[in-house]
Amino acid sequence: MANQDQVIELSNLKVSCHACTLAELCLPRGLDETEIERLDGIVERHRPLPRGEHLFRMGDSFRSLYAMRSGSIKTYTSTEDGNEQILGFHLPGELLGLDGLEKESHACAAVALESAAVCELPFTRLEELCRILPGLQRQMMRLIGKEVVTEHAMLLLLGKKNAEERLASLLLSLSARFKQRGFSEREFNLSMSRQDIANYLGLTVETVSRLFTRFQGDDLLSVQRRHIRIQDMDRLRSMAGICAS
Amino acid sequence: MANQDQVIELSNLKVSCHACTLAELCLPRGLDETEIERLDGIVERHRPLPRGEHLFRMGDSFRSLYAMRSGSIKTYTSTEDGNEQILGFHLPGELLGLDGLEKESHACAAVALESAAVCELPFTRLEELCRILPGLQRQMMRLIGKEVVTEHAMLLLLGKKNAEERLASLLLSLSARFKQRGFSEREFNLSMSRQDIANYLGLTVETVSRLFTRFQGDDLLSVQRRHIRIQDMDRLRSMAGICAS
DNA sequence: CGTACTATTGAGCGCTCTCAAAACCAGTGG
DNA sequence: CCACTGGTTTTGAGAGCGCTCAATAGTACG
Repeated sequence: MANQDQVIELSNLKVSCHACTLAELCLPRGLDETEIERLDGIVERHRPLPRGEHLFRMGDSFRSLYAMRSGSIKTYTSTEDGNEQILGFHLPGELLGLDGLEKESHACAAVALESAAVCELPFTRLEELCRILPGLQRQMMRLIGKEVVTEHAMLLLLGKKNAEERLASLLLSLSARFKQRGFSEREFNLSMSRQDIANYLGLTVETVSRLFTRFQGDDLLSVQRRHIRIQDMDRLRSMAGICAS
Repeated sequence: MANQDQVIELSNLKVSCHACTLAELCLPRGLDETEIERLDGIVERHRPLPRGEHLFRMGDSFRSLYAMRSGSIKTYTSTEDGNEQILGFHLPGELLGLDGLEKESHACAAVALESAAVCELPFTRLEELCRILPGLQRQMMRLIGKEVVTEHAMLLLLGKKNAEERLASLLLSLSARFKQRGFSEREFNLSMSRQDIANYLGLTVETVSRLFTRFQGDDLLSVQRRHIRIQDMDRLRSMAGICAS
């Protein structure tokens, strides 16, 4: 197991850094420190992924799950006729790659919206560890459940909400996720283009752009290109139908 | 463990019946017979769920996953303002209840569209078993991945497809799932109302009804209330954008 | 300073929704 | 058997939200 030794050695160099992300991923009702260290032991290091580079593409063989450490990544599928649908925007502390579990290959693609660092969790090793650490097994299940619930919220958004409610919901979702990681919930930069936002929300660029303009005119937001400042959180919430997710 | 004894005893009475469903759920690249028997041992029996009765509701505490044995069940969420979104229609051989994994409670509700039988898999027992049987653990992951991929296809449908493509996709999805279970892929009965179909597809009843009429006029289908016969599978596929799922 | 890309703004159209009514069906009781 | 009732499905007419097409404006970068 020369390979394993190398990995552990490498991970020791950066153990605090990994452990920090893994703790964020695992601690809410999850693992104790020794368990996190065990998990950290199987993490494979990655040089940061530059903006525009793929973490994996549709059809790539599935090897690992990924835990976001910094930056942001979008996932998307496409049909034969070139139609693309963005499936999610992923921020630090979130899990990536569950789409690869069914077949041996990924069913969607993941690309960095800005320089992004991820922890790679080789799946075979992760499975073994889950058998030894019930706490980790439970936490994995929790994260899977979270993914399912998030996507259910997205189905509700796409199935029932109008354009205004969709954009408000996205902004609140981002806001809540930034807040959870210790950043401002009222002021942040979007890492995705208007085109990405529109695609994700099932709208067109023009509609999204008009909405930003209108929201600004209604003193809900102040928008400067990709910099957002939420001026009236309550009103935004009531517009979104509260179900921000 | 009087409870456990009782369960095993009961399961022995019906072991072939359980094992049949579980095999359907587990065999594709999955478990051998002895492993399925172990799994069958933890299944709790259920009297069939009559049409309109709930298997679980939003907020119910999470205890188990469920494997469909017969009939059909729909899952749905609702917002405070009474807006409902159907999340899925579930047929025999499919898994149910992953939404409960995150919190201790269910994030959506499940109700029978017609009399439905399910295997209840108490989650704590299932987790224990996954630790002992790597094949089962792997198969659980595969089923979870399948759920994720299915929902991604649904996001694509709601985000990018027009009404015609949506209905065609649903019919092809049902057709494929019936076929997989040994039923006709060209002729079947819908267990859900037009209202349910519309809700699921993010449309209105009127639009769905008009589409059925049009499809029939174009000799794609013959429709008599809830009885469907697909007349031109190829043309239906090309309408759906092929991505049926 | 020019080029390429992203974002904004405007005008008009069309798909799907809304509202309304009629047709159809299943079940119940006279 | 028929009438009655409640529900579902179909059909029609009109309106509106978001899309399409097109042009302008702003920004990053060489």
